[in-house]
Amino acid sequence: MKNLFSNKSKNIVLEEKNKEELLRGVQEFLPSKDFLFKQLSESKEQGKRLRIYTGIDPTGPTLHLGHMIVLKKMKQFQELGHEVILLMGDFTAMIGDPTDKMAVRKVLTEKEIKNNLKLYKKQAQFFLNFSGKNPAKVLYNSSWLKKMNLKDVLNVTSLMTVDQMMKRDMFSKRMDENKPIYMHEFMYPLLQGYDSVAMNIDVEIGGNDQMFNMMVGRDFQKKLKNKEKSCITMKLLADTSGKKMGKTEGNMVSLLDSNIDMFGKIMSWTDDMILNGFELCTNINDDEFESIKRLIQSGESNPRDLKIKLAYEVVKIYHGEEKAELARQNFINTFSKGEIPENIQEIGVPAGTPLGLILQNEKLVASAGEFKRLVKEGAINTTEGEEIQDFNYVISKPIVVKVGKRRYLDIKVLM
RNA sequence: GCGUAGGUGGCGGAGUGGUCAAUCGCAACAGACUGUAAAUCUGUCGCCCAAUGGGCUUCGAAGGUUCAAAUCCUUCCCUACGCACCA
Repeated sequence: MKNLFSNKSKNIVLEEKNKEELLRGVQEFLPSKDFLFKQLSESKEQGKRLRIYTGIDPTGPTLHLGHMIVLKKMKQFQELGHEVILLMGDFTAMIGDPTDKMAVRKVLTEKEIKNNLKLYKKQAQFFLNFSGKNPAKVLYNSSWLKKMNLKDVLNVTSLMTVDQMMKRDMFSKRMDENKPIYMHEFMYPLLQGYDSVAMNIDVEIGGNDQMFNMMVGRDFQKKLKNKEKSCITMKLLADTSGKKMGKTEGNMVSLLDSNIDMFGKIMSWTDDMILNGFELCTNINDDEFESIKRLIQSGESNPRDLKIKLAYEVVKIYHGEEKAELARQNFINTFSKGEIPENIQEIGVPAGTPLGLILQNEKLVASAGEFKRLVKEGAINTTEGEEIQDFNYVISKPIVVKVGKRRYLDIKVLM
């Protein structure tokens, strides 16, 4: 490991302005903000880059806005001339991080993991530069974790006590609820901690939910390398009730979402996430941020308009201004003015096909019962403004049906 | 191995022989309203039937008792906790 990288650099930057930028979106600096600044200024004086990393477990094919918050912070360090490493947790993904999981996580196969990894670098490129003078590196933690033998493993486990492990919220909660905790789940924080040692890390960045795991790495660095590691935890995207946004919440924006989807998902965030969203997910500058903050706090502005701006700013990062503008127009037309969205699903059917059957086949409704319920509720309309009131409505002419507010189907009649 | 408490719909969690397709909360969906797909209010929320009713399939699995079972019995599987065992 040791000679893999050269850490000498004459291009390390550190201005007061940079320090301010580094504070944005951060939940906590460990051990402290001042310690990080000390690391940074020493690094500049000595012309020796800091080694900074964040880890991503390839558990799904896409990265989401939560990852993106961390990657944005990484980008700042890259721009300051430091060495940034994107660590693919291909090995740890096979165990599953118990963080926030009330149940044991499904263990992924190597094949699934490889598949997920493929897409990650592409998505990370929205922020990190993988070429040029100071390219970001991609490492895989399997490259050292795989090689550990039992003795190495025992050495690692001897660095921590069961009590320390049990302090962890998720574990104690699981105990309280009489849910099982498996031994391998205990290993996860240890292995993540060992990653810091294997790469000889100076700074680790992660979401605030990663605090525990990151602290283990800090502890290990101190014990094994006698080195102080900084941890930076980023604020999580959450509403004021503290509910973290995630896949289960259904509104987690994936970086691979289309401009339309991304825009729509952001619009469905609750109002109290707006400020959070601007701070964490957009590239607007501090002045603009402050003025938005004032607007929200004074209550003078219409949250819808602010949310539209937020959605626009976010989509712009991934799809460019033009597509962001298109998404905005689409949203306004569809939802504010009630027009039909572009690109709706089309299907051709023979004349005389019952509408209920078509909607069921196309998965716009879950069952015949649901179809009837929706008809009763007046939720099924044609775009001509005609309300479907008959369960047995059959297709006789081409129509565009609207189920509820968001589901559309363009039905053509086959001759 | 012994003992105790459990395994219920997407999740949490009631129910312990008929009034149970199963209280309630969350999530989801629809309607109203609005500022949007926010918030709020109302309704829906196993599958099927032209239906203020009827049929079918569900309560870890398989059998059984009963006119009747998520509820009782038997066996099995799974989880937690306690005890024992420690080769």
